[in-house]
This record gives sequence, structure tokens and C-alpha cells, in this order.
Amino acid sequence: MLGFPQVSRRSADGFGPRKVDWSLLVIDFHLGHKLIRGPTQRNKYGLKTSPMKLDGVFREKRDMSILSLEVFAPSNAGQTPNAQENELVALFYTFQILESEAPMCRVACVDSTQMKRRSFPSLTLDIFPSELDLINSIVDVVVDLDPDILVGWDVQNSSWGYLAARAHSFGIEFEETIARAPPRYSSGNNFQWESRHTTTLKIAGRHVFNLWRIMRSEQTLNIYTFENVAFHVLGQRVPKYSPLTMSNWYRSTSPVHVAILLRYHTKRTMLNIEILNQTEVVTKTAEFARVFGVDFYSVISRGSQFKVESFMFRMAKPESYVLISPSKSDVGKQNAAECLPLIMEPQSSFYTSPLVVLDFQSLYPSLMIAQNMCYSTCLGRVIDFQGRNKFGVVDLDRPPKRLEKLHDHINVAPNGIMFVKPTVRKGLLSRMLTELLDTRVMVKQAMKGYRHDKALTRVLNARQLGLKYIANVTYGYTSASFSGRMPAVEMADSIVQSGRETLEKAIAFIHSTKKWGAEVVYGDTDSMFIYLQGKSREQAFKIGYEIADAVTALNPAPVKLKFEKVYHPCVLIAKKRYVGFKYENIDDREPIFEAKGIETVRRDGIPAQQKMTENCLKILFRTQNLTEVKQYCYETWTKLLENRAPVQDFIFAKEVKMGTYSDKGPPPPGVAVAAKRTIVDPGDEPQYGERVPYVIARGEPGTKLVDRAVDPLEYLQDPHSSLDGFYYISRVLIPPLERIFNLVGADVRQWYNEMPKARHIDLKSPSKAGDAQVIELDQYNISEHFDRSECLICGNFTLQGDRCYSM
DNA sequence: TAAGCAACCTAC
DNA sequence: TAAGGTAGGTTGCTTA
Repeated sequence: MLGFPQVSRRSADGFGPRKVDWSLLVIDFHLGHKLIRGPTQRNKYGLKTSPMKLDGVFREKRDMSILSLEVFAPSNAGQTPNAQENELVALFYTFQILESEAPMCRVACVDSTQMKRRSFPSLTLDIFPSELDLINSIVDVVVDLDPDILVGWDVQNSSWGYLAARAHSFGIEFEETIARAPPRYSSGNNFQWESRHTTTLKIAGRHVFNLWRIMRSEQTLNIYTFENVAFHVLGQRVPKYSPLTMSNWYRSTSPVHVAILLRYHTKRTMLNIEILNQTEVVTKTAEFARVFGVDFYSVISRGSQFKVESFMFRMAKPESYVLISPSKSDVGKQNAAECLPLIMEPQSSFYTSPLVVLDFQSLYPSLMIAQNMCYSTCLGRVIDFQGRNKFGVVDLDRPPKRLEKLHDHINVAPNGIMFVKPTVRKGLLSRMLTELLDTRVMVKQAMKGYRHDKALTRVLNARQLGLKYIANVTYGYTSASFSGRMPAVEMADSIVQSGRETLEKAIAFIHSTKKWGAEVVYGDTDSMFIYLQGKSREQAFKIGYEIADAVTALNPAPVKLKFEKVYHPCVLIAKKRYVGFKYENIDDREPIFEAKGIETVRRDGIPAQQKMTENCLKILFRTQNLTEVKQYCYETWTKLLENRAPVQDFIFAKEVKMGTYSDKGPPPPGVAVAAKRTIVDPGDEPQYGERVPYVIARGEPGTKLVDRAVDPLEYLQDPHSSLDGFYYISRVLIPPLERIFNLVGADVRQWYNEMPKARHIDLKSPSKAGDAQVIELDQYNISEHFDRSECLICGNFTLQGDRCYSM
């Protein structure tokens, strides 16, 4: 580290990592200073700006600002608009400064008879003579408003991406024109990686948010269409219009249709921003950046390794540690891992007495702290392995007599790796983790004190999540075997094996303490499921807390066994699969249904499977009466056989990653459906990682499943097709029930076979119109549901039909 | 018919 | 080029 420039924390042009200042994370530095607001001014768009005085210096207060854009280009023959051919006719944008007043919405469109026909109250329309003028106008808007973030639902194929492609066709260097800085010509651009994971569009000085991809990592949903995300995040129903419908509307003479079109797109730009606000993405990203010590966009675009490293480096530098830079081949030459976490084979059964769940809080970080495990404290193996003393990617060169000297100051991990005790040297990682965990406790404490302040609570909450994140991925960093920058399998093994022994000892201890009458029936890595047969729930809580305290006392600080919850009753099905009624507090009256790993929480089945499994379990838990479960199954199957069940309950949706599948063997159904879709409409190819919906239709006997997978919309339009009821009942609905109810001695398949089926009703729908209605209303949200009470043209609430009296 | 494999998704 | 890890269950299909 000699010769490295000294960088002070306040140095504005300093480079290199700054030291981690933990206290800044606990109390927001804004609070430590008196903020003096300067006179409020308004910019040309009428938005307020006010300079702030901070540390005696006036600076413009800069909250993050967002510009959301969607575009409209009419296409031919119902195809998805294609930037090579289809001209833009309208742009829609909404601008908002975070934490500030109402957003500003505008529409810019190309002069045409449609747009001239009438004015559209409640919409601000800017009309331009040509597409080129339209594009130039948005460039001006971006330059004027100078937003930090550009957002669009799908930045690749529509929104900013479409706009950029159109601009390119006029020879405009769009990205450079709206950039804040000259472009950075980085050599290592990887188009494929970018397009699969973030976005290909890069604007120097601004962040481009590909919203659907952000939502994909933010929310667990069955399908990531704009409509579905808006519904789940905002509770709003929005319609979906096909490219054909929208193109027809634009070309139609009906002012109502043009108005719907304009208001629809405007609404989408607003909802983009509302979704961001609701999910607190910007707050979280900004706070994570502060905690991790990385730039804003890296929080989204880079992996955990980069973040751990950034954090670690900031701690390492003041201590003059240098992180090693092994080559790829050095990393590959590491020893193989030898230790496995403990995952007990559960005693699969239906448990009617309380089952207490305890788990070790942040087990791996705690162990690293407790045993002072770090790159900087490791002394290697007690005995050489294969004639070498390897530690991660390096060979340890331990001076002779070093061990003798340190004799009483060594901890030996269960896998035979030695670490010096903290009295000799406190490890960098353990110090980092100690600070992380302690600071997190303090941040949580501070949150309680500012409960009334929503904005600050959000910030502090994001901060404690960031701290938790780093603590959790630090272990992963040490064991990153194939992509690791600085892995150390021996240390990772030490951690895993210590964890395993900690858990094993706890189990043995619980079994040896007879007064509890407790039996550990399952455990996974850091958790224990303890059965208290014959005990009441109250007793279970009491014993659970007692065990937690006793085990904590047996372990070195900061290892802590925490009381988590009581399941009553509960079914343990297999490793990583269980379900029960959860009580978190002794005075909880109503339990919460909680399932792990089983079909009710998986997204590769269908909604009907989730609902039916969950309902059967609830009946079992509430009544413990199999006759009632059987009754429910009969009703559900009958409903299905009589074709009274809604189609959207039978739609599979799985992620597809086009271009990653092997040619041998048939593709997965979702891929086949997507491929078919792409042939009809090339612009409709699913994005990498998009979830593609399909249903299984009846087909010739012996046909493969892939060949019977159909796009749901296509299925609805085909009057001759019907769902494969046998497949759905026998291969989808029954198996998960079988696995559960086998444990209580019931044969669900037998129930089905015995079920009186009064008459054989073909699953073929008598009239598919019924289905179509259901699916459109609930799944695809036809316009009936959109702003029902609002006039589609002026936005007023005096509705008569589609529009209000004033039109 | 069993065993093996690819693909998915989840728990920790 | 960028990329935390492993364990585990299930389905649908192919191969031995």
C-alpha cells in the first residue's frame, strides 16, 4: 500500500475507496446538519426547485428525478411494432422528482388528422410536423428536464429502445445526444450478457431502468406482464390491448378510440413511476449503494461478489491489506470442498401436537466472528494435504516455529484448519461482520425512534436490509468456486463444518435433556424442528424459549439460537418441504398458513393446483377430518369435469431462456409455445428469462406433452380444442395431494377412481364463449375494468357509456 | 421397467 | 467479457 495516495473522506476529487464510516449509516447525515432552504423557484415546466444550504454552502438540492417513457407506433397485420419499419406517431412521458409534488405528464405526437380532429381535455398534447421533429422534441425534453433515471416497462423492444432505434434510422446518435457526459468507450461490452440481464441501452450519466426486469428480481410473480405487475404491486386493473387493436384505433375515425389510446399510454408512463415508488426501488438502490460503497447502477447490474469486495476493500485499505488477484486458472486449481451442511431426513408425518421451530440467527457470519475466521488469520492445515498447505488459491508459507510460538492462541476448526485467536490478530472479515451485525441492530433501533417519519423509516429499513445482505453473502464470497475473485474453500469448509457441528451438538443436547420431552424431527443447515408430543401450544412456547436460551448459552458469542415459531399442526413431507399453521406469539389466536417448498409456493404448477392443495391442507388442519377433505376433492373434480372451472386456473407459466436449450430431445413446453409465437410475430419473441404462459390441450393419444402445449389466447380462439382434463387431474392435481395425504393414510387417487361420476362429461367446452369472457375479465382485464367510472376521453367522473356528457 | 438426464424452482 | 454457494424434489422424456 506504500505510495497509495492518501484520500481524506471529504476530498471531493479523491479516488480509491473511502473508509467505512459506520456511524453515518446509523444516523442519516442530513439530520446532523441544519438544512437551510433557499428561495423556491420554478423551472420552465413549473416544477419547484429549491437550493439547500448544507455545511454553510448553498447547493441545489437534488432529489433523484425520473422520466418514464412509452411509445406508440402503429403496425401492420397485428404484428408487434418493428422499429425497422413502423414509424413512431406518439410519445408519452411522465416526469417526477422523488419526494416532490405531482408528476408531470405529456403527450407528443406527429401531426395527423386523428390528432387534429379534436382536443383531448386533461391531456397536454404537443404536436409536431414529422417523426423526426417528434424525436428531436424528446431529446430537448431530456436535456431540459435532465432526469437521473430513464424508465420504461420494456426498454429493449419498446419505450426508450424503440425510440433510440428510430432515432438511429435518422442518423441521430441518440444515446450520445441525451447523455450527460461524453460516452465511455469501454472495450468489454457484452451485448448478450447485457440483453439477458439488464439492458442494452446505455446513456452516459443517466440510469436506464428496464422496469420489467427490475420487477422480476423484486417480486415473486407467476408472470411479469405489465398488467400483472400493476395488479399485484398497485392493486390496479389495467387493460391490455393487442397491437392490432391499437393500430386499428389509431387509423379509425373514432375520436373515442384515439382518446383511449392516448390516455392508455399516458397512464402506463404514470404507472411505471408508481410501481417504482410503491416498491421503493430507488430508495433501496440508493441506500444499498451507500451501504455497499458502490455506485447506484452497480447495485442493480452487478452481483454479490462485487459488493462484498467493495465493502471488504474499504475495510482492508486502512489496515494496509491488499486483496490478492489470482488468475482464473489459480482459482480453478483450488482443492475440492469437503464439507456439507446438515440436512436431516425429516420424519415425514402429520404432527398434531405443537412443533417448535428454532434457528440460529445469522449462523455463518456468527461462526466467522466467533472463530475469528478470515483470510488474514488463517494458519492453514494442522497436517499438510498432498504434501502442500494450500489455502484457497495460494500456498501458505508458514515460517517454522510459528505454530510453536502461537501454541495457545489458535482455534482449530472442525475440518482441521487453524485460525489465530482474536487476541493475536482480529480478522478483517470477523471485524467487518461484527460491525455489520452490530450496526444493523443500531439501525433497527433508530428506526423505532423515527417511526412517525415515513421517509426516514424507509431509508433506515433499506439500510438495515443492505447490511443484512452483505453479512449473508460474505460466506458465499469465500466459497465462490467457479467465478470467485478470491475464494478460499478451506475457510468455506471450516464455516460449513462448524455450522454442522453446532447444529449436531444442539440436537444432541436437546435429546439429552429429558425434562423437555423434545424430539428434533427435522433440521436444515441452521434450523431445528422440535416435536413436543402431548404438550399444549402454551407449553411449547415456553419450552421453545427455554431451549433457545439454553443452547445459546452453550455456544460462543455471538452465536444465538432464536425462537422462530410454533407449527400446530404441521406436515413434514420431505427435505425442504413442509407446511403448517404458524403461531409466532404465544397470544396469537389465528394461525397463519405457511408452506415451504411444496406446490402451493411454487410457480411451475398451475393456480388450480395451488388452490386445491392449500384448501385441502387447511381443511385437514382445521378439522382433521379426512371425510371433509374427500368431500372437497369431489366437489373440485366435479366442477372441473363439468367444465365449470375458469381456464386461467389451468395456465402454466415458466421461464424461458431462448438460445440456451440443447438440440437433443424436445424443448420444454414453454419454449415450444414461444417459438411458435415468434414465427407468427417475430417481434413477439420472449425476452431472456420471461415467463411464457401455456395450457395443455387434448391431443392424439401418445403425443408428447410439448406438442399439446398451446398459447392460452390461441387456445381460446380455437373452437375445436379443449383442455386435457385427464392430464390436469391425474398428473397435476392429484400427485401433490397424494404425497401429503399418503402420510395420513389416505389414497387420493383411489378417491378419484371411486368418485361417482354421474355421467361422463366431456371436458370439451360446450361454449367457449364462457371461458373467453372469464379469461378476458380476470386475466387480461378488458377495458370494462379500466377506470370504470372515469370518462375515457376527459377523465371526468360523469360517465355515460364510454364517455361523458361533455364530449 | 429402471436409471439417467435436462429443466425448473425452491430452501437455506 | 460477468457470473455467491449447495441440496433437494418433481416432471417428462430417452436410453439401457
